[in-house]
Amino acid sequence: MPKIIDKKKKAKTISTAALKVFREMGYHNTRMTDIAEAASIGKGTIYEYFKDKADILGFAFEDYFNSFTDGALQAMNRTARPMEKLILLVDFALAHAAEWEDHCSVYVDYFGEARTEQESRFSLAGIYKDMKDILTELIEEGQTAGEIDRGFNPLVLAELLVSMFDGIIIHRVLEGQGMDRDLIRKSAVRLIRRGLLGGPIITSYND
Amino acid sequence: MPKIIDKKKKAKTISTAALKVFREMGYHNTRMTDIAEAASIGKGTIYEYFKDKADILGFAFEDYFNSFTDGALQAMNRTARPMEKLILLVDFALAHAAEWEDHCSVYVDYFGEARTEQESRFSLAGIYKDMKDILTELIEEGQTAGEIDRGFNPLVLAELLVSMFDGIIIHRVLEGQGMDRDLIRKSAVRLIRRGLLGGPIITSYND
Amino acid sequence: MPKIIDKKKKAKTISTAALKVFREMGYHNTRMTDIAEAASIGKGTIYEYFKDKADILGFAFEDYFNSFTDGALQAMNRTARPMEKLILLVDFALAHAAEWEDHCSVYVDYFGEARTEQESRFSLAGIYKDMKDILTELIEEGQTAGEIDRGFNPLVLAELLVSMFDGIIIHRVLEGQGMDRDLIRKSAVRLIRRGLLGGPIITSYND
Amino acid sequence: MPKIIDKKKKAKTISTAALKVFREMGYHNTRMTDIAEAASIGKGTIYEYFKDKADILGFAFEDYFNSFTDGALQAMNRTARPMEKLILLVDFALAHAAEWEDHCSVYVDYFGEARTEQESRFSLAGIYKDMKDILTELIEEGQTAGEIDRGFNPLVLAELLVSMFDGIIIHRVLEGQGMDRDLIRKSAVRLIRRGLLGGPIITSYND
DNA sequence: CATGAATGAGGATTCATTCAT
DNA sequence: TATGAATGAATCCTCATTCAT
Repeated sequence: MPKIIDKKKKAKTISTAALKVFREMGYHNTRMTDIAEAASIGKGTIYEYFKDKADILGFAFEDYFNSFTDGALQAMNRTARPMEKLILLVDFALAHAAEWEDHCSVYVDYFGEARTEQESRFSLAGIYKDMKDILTELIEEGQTAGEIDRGFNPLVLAELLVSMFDGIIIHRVLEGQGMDRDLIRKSAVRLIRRGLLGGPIITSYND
Repeated sequence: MPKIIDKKKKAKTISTAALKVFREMGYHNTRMTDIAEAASIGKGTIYEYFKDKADILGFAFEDYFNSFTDGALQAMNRTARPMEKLILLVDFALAHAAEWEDHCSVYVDYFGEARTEQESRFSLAGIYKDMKDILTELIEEGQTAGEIDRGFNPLVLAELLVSMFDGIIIHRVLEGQGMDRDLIRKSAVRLIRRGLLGGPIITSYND
Repeated sequence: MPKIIDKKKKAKTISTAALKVFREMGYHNTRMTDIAEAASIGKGTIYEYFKDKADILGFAFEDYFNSFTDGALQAMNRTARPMEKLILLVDFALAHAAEWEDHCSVYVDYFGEARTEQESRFSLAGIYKDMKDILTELIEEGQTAGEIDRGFNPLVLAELLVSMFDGIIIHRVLEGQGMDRDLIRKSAVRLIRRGLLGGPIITSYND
Repeated sequence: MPKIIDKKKKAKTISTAALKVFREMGYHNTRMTDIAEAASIGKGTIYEYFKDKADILGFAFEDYFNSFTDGALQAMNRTARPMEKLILLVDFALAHAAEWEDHCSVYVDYFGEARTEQESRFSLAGIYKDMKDILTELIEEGQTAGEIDRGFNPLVLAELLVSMFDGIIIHRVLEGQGMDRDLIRKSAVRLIRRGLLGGPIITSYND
């Protein structure tokens, strides 16, 4: 059984090294040789642990998504009030993105592959489905509890929040370096917290 | 007397055809032959109008960004009140995305190239700079006018809004098909409108 | 009939322009477009006057070889003494090379094609045959007249002289620019004149 | 434990096979596939050993020039008398050309590339510089020793001899097949030996 | 297990040549 | 006659993947 553990461990070492290269050169510009070099192994060895190049990318993001899901659930357990759960979720999501910088930088590439690949290797649809299900339920609870404006369609709002979150992640890649990560987080929380509260919207336009 | 050809026009025809293929197969999986076939021209003809594959992508997005910038400025001219300008902007941005579906579907690929390519062909940085400058100014005006909560850092909020917008665009590619575009738009506007208004935020957590 | 004269004239204009480009970029690196540009005509027009690219090269050298043959015969007519004929020939050959610099610079390319092409377009063999026939006869006369050492095999010496001449031409391309053309000519004549004179060769080696 | 390969050796095998093809079809008409077939390897394997097609040509001639330089120096060591050194040099040069027939046949192509290529891969200039330096010194010694006519400019004569030698090499490609190589060599040596000796040149022309 | 030499399918790109205008 | 837009055959080169060692 230790063999299997070792296998997993080495696979992770490789995919971590690969991710670093992906980040620097982009997934499509990275050659298997680059990955082998970065991982200080032979080119052929990669194929002992991965089916192909896409497999490495997929494997690398398994951890990312697992850690995200786990952390999200944990964060939500810290309070019983739906609105606060939501805020903690956002809070966690952004902290998580900061922790997994390499992955976030490659997120566009992963996204692109998810859109393109036939095989079910890239499972974004499923993951977002889960996230949105949780959010939808949370929002409905929040609306029942009177903490969230009933004017929002829970499904739509969930989609919006997920999109927003992904937008933030992807944007940090381009230029986020110069901006304090914490400021973004605070602004997002403030926007969401206040935006979701009930009360009339005074406006001369029809939305 | 040789055939006289509107070079600009034909280039656009080609890039439009190309974009359709990019959308279906992804930029990296598209072969020059696919583009030629889609445009009903010979493979070599492409190179009469474009330097290489990346050039087609770049050219296609020039129009996209120009039309966006033009439309955004127009939208803002429809009112004098900063807050409403902002709302009209969001409104327009999402309508624009609906109109330019092919481009939005390929946006991840463009994003990926922008991150990777050395040459200045992909100019996202500059475009976002402009967008954020406009937003920042708008937010500051809104704050002066008392329409936007002074608790927000204008720069950070601008970054947040741009990210949010891009997130929505990119997400529509994956699954937005099943969701009413207008609903997303309304939710976003509602969230922003209410979220930016002043007044105390009541919370038991520190953000 | 003036049409035909014009045709020839324009063909020459084109091939002259082409040769200039060949000289700068090498025959194989030159594109038909380059030639068209250099001749200030359309790409398609070239094919009104030439079958293909190789045809231009061939045509350009027709003149070169004709002018050489004509000049050589003329030079030889200036004296009756075989040895002096030979010297005048060498003299003329090098002067001719100076006059036809563009052609000489492209001579290696022509040589290469002559070696390679199946079609009889490149006729070096025939031209050298003529030159060597003339030289052989001349040498034999010289030997009969006692002006040239009888130790030389006339055919072999002819071959040697032709080779020598071509070697000088080709070498000017690489670095002859820095060396006085006239000095080379004088040295060659001196070497040949003295080298061909009879008398014993004193040596301790067997050649 | 992977296969261990003598990279240098295999590179030589490939370039030798390539040279044979170059000789038959000409450098420019040879496709990478032809080389691969001739070497009985896959097309891609070539690129494990060479940067590109030109690199193969360059590599092949390294050996050629090295062997020439080595042999030339050795030949000169066989005697102390400058004039005899010169003769031995000519002698060796022509014997060397006979030994390296494949290279000589491709020499025009190499020459053409040397004239054209930007990169310093083709170094004819440097090689000729060395050869001419040696010859120049030798000629000067010969003149001091009274073995070579002081009427010759050493630099110019060196250039002339090198040109002559290259002319002979290149010409063998076209038609030398039919002529006894040894006869050419003897004629050349006779011409040079006698041509360089001092004494008045009797002539009615001014050279 | 590990390796990297070998491979060839695959794709981008070039450019001589054609031909409609 | 002159042109240059259109073409696709031709070819170089890349690189994921295999497999003998």
